[in-house]
Amino acid sequence: MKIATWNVNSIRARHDRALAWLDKHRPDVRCLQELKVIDDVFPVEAMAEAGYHAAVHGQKTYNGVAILSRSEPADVQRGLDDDVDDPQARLIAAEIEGVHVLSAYVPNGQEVGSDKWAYKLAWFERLGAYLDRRFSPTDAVVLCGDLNVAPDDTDVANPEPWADSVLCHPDARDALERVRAWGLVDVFRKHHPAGGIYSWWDYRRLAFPKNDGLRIDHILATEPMAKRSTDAAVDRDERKGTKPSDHAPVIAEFT
DNA sequence: ATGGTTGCTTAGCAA
Repeated sequence: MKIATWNVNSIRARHDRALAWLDKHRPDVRCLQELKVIDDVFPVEAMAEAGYHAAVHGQKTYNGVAILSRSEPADVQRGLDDDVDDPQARLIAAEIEGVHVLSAYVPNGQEVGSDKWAYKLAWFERLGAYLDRRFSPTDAVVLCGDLNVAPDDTDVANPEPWADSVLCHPDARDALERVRAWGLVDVFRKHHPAGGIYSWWDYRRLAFPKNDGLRIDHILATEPMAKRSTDAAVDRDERKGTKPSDHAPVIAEFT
């Protein structure tokens, strides 16, 4: 079972790339983030023609997440389903072939100390509570998405200038670690323990040609699924060429 | 050198 995740940075701007990637890689499941469209605008028919079901939790202009799958998804759930009044579409979950797959777009946080930063840290807490409420670490669960945190400095090409950024701040790393410690394995890390492989490069400052990247897109899995994982990769080529997303897809293989 | 890019929506925000 091949599971991929990609922050598309607008499904309208990435429509053709998204379809070309599906045809080339044929994953069983593909999680998407930052759709930037309402449900009605998501290209459900084009995905169906490519052979994929689409479970969509859209939002106008910002955010929006989806799960594409070759087999029909069951038990689709949108949002964190807690008592917080939150209009931002950042989580969708579905069961696919017995595996609970989550597509998450964790808040960026904008600037350490800002309101958006507090929302980011709180969102991680709410995600942890959601996992604990809905699942057990012995279930087959795969959490995919743009988690907007580089877990440690091996995931950052140039750690020094990023040290106190929203992507690397110790409080952000602690927040991700608390979610992971519930019972998740960093599947990409399992196969690439040395680090030095990134999933996001800023559009500015020639970050991609200089490989000034960070690994902030992740595939985390509970132990039963982590045991089934055989390989993981970043498709760096997808960041090349005209009109790429600023994120590259991450892919994991499971038996 | 206090910069630079992209996308959505149309000048300002978010990333």
